[in-house]
Amino acid sequence: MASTPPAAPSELQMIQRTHAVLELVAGRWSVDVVYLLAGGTRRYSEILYEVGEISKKTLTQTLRTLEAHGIVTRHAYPEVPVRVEYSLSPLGWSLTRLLMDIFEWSSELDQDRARARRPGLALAA
Amino acid sequence: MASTPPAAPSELQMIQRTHAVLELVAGRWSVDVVYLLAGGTRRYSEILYEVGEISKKTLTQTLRTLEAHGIVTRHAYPEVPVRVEYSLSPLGWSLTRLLMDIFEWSSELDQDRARARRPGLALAA
DNA sequence: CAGAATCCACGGCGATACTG
DNA sequence: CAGTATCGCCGTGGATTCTG
Repeated sequence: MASTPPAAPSELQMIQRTHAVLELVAGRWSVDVVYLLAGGTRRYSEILYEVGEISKKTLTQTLRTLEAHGIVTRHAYPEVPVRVEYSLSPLGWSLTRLLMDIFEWSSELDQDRARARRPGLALAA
Repeated sequence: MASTPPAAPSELQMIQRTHAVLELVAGRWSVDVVYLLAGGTRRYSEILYEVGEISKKTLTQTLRTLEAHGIVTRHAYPEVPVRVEYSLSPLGWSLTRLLMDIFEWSSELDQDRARARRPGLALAA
């Protein structure tokens, strides 16, 4: 029914959408936060501490970005000292799988690096 | 034979290596260059023109980084006006597949965005 | 406790001019 | 042609201070 078949996206599209994902994930701390939340729901202060070096400002901003893109879910409890919990959304979990792919590919990067260090073994029969 | 079994890499390792890949690819122009070279070998000036907005300085730097990591191969021909060609290495081609994975995942991101725009249809039976 | 607001340092990238 | 060198802008992120 539709006109143009979805086959073969233009390179421009691929570049743009690839960038969209990378920008989402390339923030210095996005990956750390997602991996941490993959271990379960955390409070703001817990993330702040467990991630390590991150500043409050950047953590807040990172969380807001991830939330805006539907990666994490924010839940605020109106208690006396406020409590805010963050957890991965379904989309966040699917992102987790992508991160695994990226992690797995890193081994190819390492292999290549190792190969580069001893040129003699490159084509060993 | 080896001592520690490779199972279950530490989260720290995963974060570090994931970052290593992302830093490689997160440069504003890395993806564009790799996608372009996936279309075949190009000369420096061709890349400069075809990629679009990039400056010479940044292009050179991007190419050097990719070359240093074994993603692209540089070949200089000592002719009168110098000619330098860049192409994807085997590792570069394997990176291409990873970029495809990322691109494909972007559709999930879009679906989620669409879902977010009309909350009513979320759980439609 | 969970931010928001402000100030500042740093690095990435573009623009331009110059060179082998 | 394929860079290098220099300058300057701008965005990202840290440190600190303040608040509901």
